[in-house]
Amino acid sequence: MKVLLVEDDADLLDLLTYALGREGYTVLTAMDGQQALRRWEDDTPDVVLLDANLPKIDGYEVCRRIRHDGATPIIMLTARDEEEDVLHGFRVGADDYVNKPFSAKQLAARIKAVLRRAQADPYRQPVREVKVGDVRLDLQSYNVTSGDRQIQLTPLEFRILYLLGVNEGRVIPYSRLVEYAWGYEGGDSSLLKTHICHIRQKLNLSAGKNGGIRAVPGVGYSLAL
Amino acid sequence: MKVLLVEDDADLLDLLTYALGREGYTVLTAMDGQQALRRWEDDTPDVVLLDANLPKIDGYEVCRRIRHDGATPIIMLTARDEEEDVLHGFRVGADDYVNKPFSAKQLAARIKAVLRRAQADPYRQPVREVKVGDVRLDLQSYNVTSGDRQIQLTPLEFRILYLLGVNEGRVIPYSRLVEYAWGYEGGDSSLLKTHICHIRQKLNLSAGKNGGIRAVPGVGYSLAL
DNA sequence: CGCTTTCGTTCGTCTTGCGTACGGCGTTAT
DNA sequence: ATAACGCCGTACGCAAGACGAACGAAAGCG
Repeated sequence: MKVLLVEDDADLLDLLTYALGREGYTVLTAMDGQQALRRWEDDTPDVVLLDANLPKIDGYEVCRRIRHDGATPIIMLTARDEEEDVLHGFRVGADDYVNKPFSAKQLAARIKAVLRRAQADPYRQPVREVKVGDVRLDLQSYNVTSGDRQIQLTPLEFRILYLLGVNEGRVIPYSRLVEYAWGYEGGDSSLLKTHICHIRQKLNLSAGKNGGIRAVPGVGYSLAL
Repeated sequence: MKVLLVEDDADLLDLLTYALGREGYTVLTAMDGQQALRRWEDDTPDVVLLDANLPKIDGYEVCRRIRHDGATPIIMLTARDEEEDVLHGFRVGADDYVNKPFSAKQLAARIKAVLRRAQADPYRQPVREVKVGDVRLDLQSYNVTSGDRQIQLTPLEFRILYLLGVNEGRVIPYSRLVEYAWGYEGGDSSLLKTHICHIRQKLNLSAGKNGGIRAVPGVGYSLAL
């Protein structure tokens, strides 16, 4: 299995190359967007790990171009300071994202998951909307509908609901929700519950009856419908 | 296979014409931007090789206009291999770039790669006009009409509205709008909102009622009618 | 049964960010 | 030369969202 790793930080590049090598992957590397595109074209990797901000051509643009020309699974590596959305990554066609800092083990798990999904669905296309029960999140237009009702969510609420939605039925730890919605600074689980409350109100998603947003004490939240 | 070669250096033009002829291509030539656009329109080449700095209309502008009106693959020939040039090229829609000096063999390889990609991608097709609701953007004449009313937009406003129009309903991030409208340098999201304001005024596109230009806080704008 | 913990909800304040207007600068055309 | 136009950049008003604390409710535990 060939992995194309694109990362401009030489230290991190070395570290990951080593770690992924130990996991049994053949690791190809690139340190900027141009190189990345060329290696992608020449070497046809099975999956691409893509740092978000790169010199010359940034990660999102690289992602867009790879998506334009092919369907290779892409995992974006997003830095802390750019809260400039993970959603953006999904919108340009990324298959998954990992927030820095991450462990090599986490990364390997994501790679495996993405490859499995790609395998299972060879004619797949990037996520454009998320449907859970009669709730629909449209990532293109940022519209949210519940049945036929149009709901107005704030960006923060949208991100929270999105993460719960794509992981329907699974419990998402507070830490991960906070990390995702706020992108590293700011955010706190006491704020989280406030916003969860708002989402429940707007979408009638109080837990219990036939699903909704369920709180798992001491752990996190999960969405089921 | 017809190749349109645009190059103001007569020696290089001759050399490449000869070399590409040997590779089996029919070579059309132009020595400045105006000629290039005319020949492109008249002779519908399969691929365009475009020198970056040309007299009258420079290569990037030519590229942008061809991109507006069609999807012919474009390879930029850049003299200085400064990153801005390459980046600028991609931003205005070039498919590939080759740094001078280059060998005819390299060039031929790139042409082949670009053509293959273009072939594989059925979604590429020329766009001659954009209609959103009763707003019509004519890319040939740069005319804009709202219903039967003729609207006068500045080039900058036109580009912004165009990008929103072809992505009707989708939210376009500030970064992408700025990138596209200004090309690369200059531009800034505070300027963007000024021009968005102008467009809204000229076309009565304040958001809310039945569409219009909607702001998605912290993300970008979307146009819907 | 009462205590503690954790989640749910409300509310007022503050900050962020969008909308719009206006003045100035550079360029082009007449 | 000068007028017109496109563009820049700032400032200010305003609305929406985020914050954070405070209080109420529910569930776990001794």
